[in-house]
Amino acid sequence: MPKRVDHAERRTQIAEALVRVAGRRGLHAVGMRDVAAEAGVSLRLVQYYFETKEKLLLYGLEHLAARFGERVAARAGSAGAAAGPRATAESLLLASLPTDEESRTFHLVYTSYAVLSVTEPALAAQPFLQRPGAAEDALTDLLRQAQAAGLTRPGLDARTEAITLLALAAGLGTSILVGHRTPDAATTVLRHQLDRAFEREGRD
Amino acid sequence: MPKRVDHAERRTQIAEALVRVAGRRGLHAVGMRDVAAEAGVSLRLVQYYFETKEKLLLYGLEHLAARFGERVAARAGSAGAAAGPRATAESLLLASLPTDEESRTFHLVYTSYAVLSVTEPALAAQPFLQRPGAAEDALTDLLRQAQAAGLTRPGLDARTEAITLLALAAGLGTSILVGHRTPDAATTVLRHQLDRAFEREGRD
DNA sequence: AACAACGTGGTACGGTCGTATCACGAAAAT
DNA sequence: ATTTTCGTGATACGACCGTACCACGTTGTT
Repeated sequence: MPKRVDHAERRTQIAEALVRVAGRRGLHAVGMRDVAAEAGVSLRLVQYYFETKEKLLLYGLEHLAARFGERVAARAGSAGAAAGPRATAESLLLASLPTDEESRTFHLVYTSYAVLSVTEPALAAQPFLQRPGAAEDALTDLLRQAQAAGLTRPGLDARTEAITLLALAAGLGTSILVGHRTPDAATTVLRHQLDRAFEREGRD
Repeated sequence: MPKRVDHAERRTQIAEALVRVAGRRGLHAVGMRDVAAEAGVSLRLVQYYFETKEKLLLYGLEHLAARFGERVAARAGSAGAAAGPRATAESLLLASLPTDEESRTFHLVYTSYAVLSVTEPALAAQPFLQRPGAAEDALTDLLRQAQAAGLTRPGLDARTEAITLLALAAGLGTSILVGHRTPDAATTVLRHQLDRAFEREGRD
């Protein structure tokens, strides 16, 4: 058995096990023993690296948010600045929709955390839940660029439109999650709203 | 001690106790003993009227959805058909935002149920979560009426706009709930979207 | 008047959960 | 080479949870 283990790596391994089992059985149903089994380690190990369950949950959320942030940024970046602000905004918003299994898990677990944070002060204090303003700012900037280039509907308020698009994506995401709507239908609705923001005079 | 008690009334009393404590401490933290204490009855009584916890939760959701449906309908109705479709749509959507304590509790508990239903098949089978199509249909009708009266933006697709508005309201509602946004800010955004749907040609 | 069914309280049981304790082997330090 | 620290396992403990069981008074029925 190797000694002098990399703590950060182990914590990540365990946190990802937490996210997996939370995505499968729901965050409310995850116990320390489940996480240990999923990660392939003993219960004692989970206790060793995260002394308490609360700390495990906190770290799990932190890790989840970071991973998803990277994912969305990667997608938005791969569309590239070359493709124009409209394409960038679209891929940013679509990347946040629970279409594949990974983003579905993210949405479910993240929403679970959000709901938990309403009644659990320790979670509410975490910055990942209280400042999703990053996405809002990024999208607002994108819209302002498009506006300066004359690509947007006249009279558009960039910040309001950004808030609208993000809230819409969040609402649609939840709809998909609970099975009210298909990913395709949600995508269509989201594109429709984008079309309206980016339509130039005289079109339509 | 009175015998021959009204079962329906008792069940309602207990279900409302469930909703209250769920709104206060989170649905995940609700136990039978908590519900009993909140309702002012013994644990045995809760077991007597709802044999199992699952049945209690199911009934609680049913009751919650019914009460909120009445609330929204009452608000939309009080705006009256006289005030026009725009005002009716607005009060319908604003009534679903968690502004006061009652709707805040509703949103929190309802969202908790929604999240639970993703991983709990028994809850997902409930019709209150799987068909909120009623609101969508009602709003679509409203928009079609307005469309026929020439009150809406040209080229508007009533169903898509209804879906958009409802998803937007849901997303904004969650934002309010977790403290990202104030009710006022959310109301402004929602009104803005309504303005766009109802704007006539030549204005703007 | 006797009996059956309903409503209610108290309490106990089995299980699970988060956490704590004890023990031990392997690496690092001296 | 010895000692100390680190990583790991197994197991125990106390609390709580949902549920089941038992007993008793009250009300309606015959």
